[in-house]
Amino acid sequence: MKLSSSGQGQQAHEGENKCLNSELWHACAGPMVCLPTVGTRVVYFPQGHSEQVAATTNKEVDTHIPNYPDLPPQLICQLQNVTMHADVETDEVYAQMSLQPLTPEEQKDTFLPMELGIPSKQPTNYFYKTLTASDTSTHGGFSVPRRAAEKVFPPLDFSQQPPAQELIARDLHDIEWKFRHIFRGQPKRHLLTTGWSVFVSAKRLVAGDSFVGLLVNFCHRNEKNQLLLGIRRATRPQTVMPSSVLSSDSMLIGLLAAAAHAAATNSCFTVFYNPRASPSDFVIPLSKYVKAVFHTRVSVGMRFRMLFETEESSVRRYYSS
Amino acid sequence: MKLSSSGQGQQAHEGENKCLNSELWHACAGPMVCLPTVGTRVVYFPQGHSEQVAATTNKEVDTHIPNYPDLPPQLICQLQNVTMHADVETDEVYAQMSLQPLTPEEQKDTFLPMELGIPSKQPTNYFYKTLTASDTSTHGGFSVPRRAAEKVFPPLDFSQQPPAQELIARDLHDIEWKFRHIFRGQPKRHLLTTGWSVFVSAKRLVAGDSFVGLLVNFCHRNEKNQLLLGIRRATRPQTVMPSSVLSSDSMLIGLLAAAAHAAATNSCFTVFYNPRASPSDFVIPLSKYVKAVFHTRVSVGMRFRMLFETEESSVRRYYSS
DNA sequence: TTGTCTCCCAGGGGGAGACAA
DNA sequence: TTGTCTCCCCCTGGGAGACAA
Repeated sequence: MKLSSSGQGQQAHEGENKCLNSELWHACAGPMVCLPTVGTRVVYFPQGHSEQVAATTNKEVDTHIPNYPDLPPQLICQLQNVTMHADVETDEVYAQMSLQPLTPEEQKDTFLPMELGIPSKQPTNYFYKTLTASDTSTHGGFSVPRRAAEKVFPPLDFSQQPPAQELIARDLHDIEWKFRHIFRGQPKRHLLTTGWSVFVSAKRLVAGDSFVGLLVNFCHRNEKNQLLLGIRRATRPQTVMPSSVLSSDSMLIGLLAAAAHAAATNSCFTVFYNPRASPSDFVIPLSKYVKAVFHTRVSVGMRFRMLFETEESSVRRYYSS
Repeated sequence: MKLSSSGQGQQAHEGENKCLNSELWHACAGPMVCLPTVGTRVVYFPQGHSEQVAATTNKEVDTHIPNYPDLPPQLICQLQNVTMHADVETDEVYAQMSLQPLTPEEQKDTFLPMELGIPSKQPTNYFYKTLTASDTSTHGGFSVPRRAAEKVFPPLDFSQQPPAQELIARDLHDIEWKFRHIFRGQPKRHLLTTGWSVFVSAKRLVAGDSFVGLLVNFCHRNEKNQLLLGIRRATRPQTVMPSSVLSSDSMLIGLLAAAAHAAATNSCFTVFYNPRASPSDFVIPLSKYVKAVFHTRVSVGMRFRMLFETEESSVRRYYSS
């Protein structure tokens, strides 16, 4: 069937191991999102995580959830691994993080220099455009903003009349899409024609969703420039759907129990972070957390003592700011 | 967009409370599936439940899961509620069950007569047909097996030439679909033409999936007969997709922790049963379980004593048979 | 009885510039 | 600069019987 076949080109060797392009992930996640660096220490907030899961399952966090006395309101972990993914159905980006709870002794270690903030690599040559009614209509293609086309697309040969080329772009699942890029009309403008409507219906895009285009350099390969594409869905009022696998209560319990079990046994646990689903982060770099708690710069040595002296106070709601 | 609009008729007042037609649910679930009766006592098998969730999340049950010493391998519960549902995306049927763990005293109560087996109501006037390549091709409609059309569809007026009518059917989400039903061709046969291709693309049906048609009588309403329709998807090798909400480990932990917590606090918990996803049931009528354990009929009074004397033996694997 | 093919033809929609915001 | 409209025409795909499994 047309819609279940994905893309027109060769299928990507899809594997969950395959980590998608970091710049593309950030371009789709939005400029406000940054992920903690692998190897650094982070603070994990079970309640913030609960709120994301509750928001995703359209469920209020209620009182049916048992208390986990072993589970503190924030858990200091080492970030063992971060992988970037995109939902198979919706292309929405999310991150999978492996968190290793730290023993009190490990927590007392001084900061590594790298923990003081290497921001995630933000994309440079990219654009996004919110799709108009004309972009998603059955008549005609996608109107590319002029600056975007000039910055991100390969340059057209203006000696041709009209100037046109075939664009090949790969999406978040590494599937190839082809578009005819033409510069025509009166006045002249950049358009994507052939291939665009297939993309719109395959991705089920509607006016209000956004198209993300990104130019990346793979210097280590022979292929120099590569065009990537992604989407940002409009925040629709009712995107959430019932799970049909596990009750939302069990999910919320599972989240807490998994963290509590990992903390008790000093073993790794895994969380999914969906930057566009939840209003608040729940995995924060420890350095950022410490700064936020004290609102001031203090010497490295004293941070931890003060942190633990104050952790019973109001800092618990940090993630919700 | 065409594919996100569902059906052509009025949207149903969709609510999760709304329980779909029991006969339609069973027609889609298949003849082997029957659900325990509300109010009766059932046996819940955490391990069988784990296997379903693991199968759904494409995850093997491994050793990362902590033991729950409070949680027995089977839990005797009263079935507080059963509601039948269909997945919003795929139309696959599943059941939501509320289970109330029973105290040892409650377990000792004698059987109620109704517990000795009222089977779920199986559909009578229904048919299903596995879709052929022609059924799902872009050229032409759906070839209705003759007996099916005669049994389930309203009779055609054969004085017309050709005999034809408009069929109105409601799907698992109570959304209305319209089809032109015509009897034509040489030799004559029943066909669904106009409306069929919209249905195929909206439900994303492919050859190998099955169409389910059902005629029901609503005697309590004025409308006498109603046509319902459903889908059985072909079991595809790779239907499962990563969750992006909660790690499969956390889900498996959550399932066990929720059951253990419910058993400890004597409170209700909720499970989803997907009859087509898992190879084994994990909520069994207590009467059926007792019969299976003893392979023989014994008097009502002695059942429970013997049950508890033997429960440490091999009955644990009952659900996987 | 029904799955597949081919043929026919109408309508949907892609691709173009016009025009205005 | 770019969103929407309309127009034109091609080609996809609904709908029919033929034919054979």
